[in-house]
Amino acid sequence: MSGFGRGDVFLADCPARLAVELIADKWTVVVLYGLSEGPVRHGELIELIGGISRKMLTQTLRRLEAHGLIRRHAYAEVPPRVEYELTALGATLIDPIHTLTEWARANGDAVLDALDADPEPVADNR
Amino acid sequence: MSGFGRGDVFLADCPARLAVELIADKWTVVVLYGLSEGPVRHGELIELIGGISRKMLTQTLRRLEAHGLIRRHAYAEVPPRVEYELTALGATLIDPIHTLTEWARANGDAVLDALDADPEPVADNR
DNA sequence: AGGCTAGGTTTCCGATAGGAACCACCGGGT
DNA sequence: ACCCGGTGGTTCCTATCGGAAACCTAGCCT
Repeated sequence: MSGFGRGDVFLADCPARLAVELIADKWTVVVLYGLSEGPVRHGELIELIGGISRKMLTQTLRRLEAHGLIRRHAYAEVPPRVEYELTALGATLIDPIHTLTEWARANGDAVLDALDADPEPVADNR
Repeated sequence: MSGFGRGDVFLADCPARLAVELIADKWTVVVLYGLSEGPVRHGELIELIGGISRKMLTQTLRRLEAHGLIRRHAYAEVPPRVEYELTALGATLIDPIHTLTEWARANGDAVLDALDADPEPVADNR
């Protein structure tokens, strides 16, 4: 087999793999994308990101915060206001995330086409 | 709020979002990475990717195949041999995936450091 | 009193993930 | 004739996850 110069990512418990598992997640990608242009409020994210529930948003944000990718600012106002923004570390993700989302925008239709083109007719004895 | 020129990705049911959900997944990323240098056998992937089970590998491969990102070659030999390789569409993902995995390799340690640095001491009334 | 706002949390339950164990195939050894 | 081994895949079963909706806090407003 060809040579992946020293795996990482392939090794179950190395930091690189952990990092992949942290961001390679449906909601994580979209949330980071949403934060990529500056601080955004919790409520703004909710209405920006179609289909996400408050629970999942909070959960995702907490996880990213714990891993040092975003920062949380809670203003002691009333009604409360909470803003999230990328940390310096999190900002280094903007590029990878944008590469990904742009691929998705460019190839989303192709992927969909493949889906309803394939549906393997019959005699499927794999 | 600032302008994400025409969202996509944010819209719950557009092709772009579907594409993100397809690849923004723990195993999917690693599997695609594993295939990024040429055809690989099922068994090779199993031993290459630490921690994946046969079931999850098969499942992931099937999903990618259905969406036109990889192709499956089953040779009618005995013992059976099955190879997977990227399609042309799948090959367009090599770049995004590599950007991601390289970020992971470069920042995996920083992410881990943040994790055991943060553990917010006490009085945590959010 | 009751309502409103904004961010979270809790509860309940169906859907999914994931590991262990099993199956099919067939040539080769004994 | 019998069992074994090497491959790829599939069941079975449980633990965890995800989503909807209700509830919570705290102040200000009518």
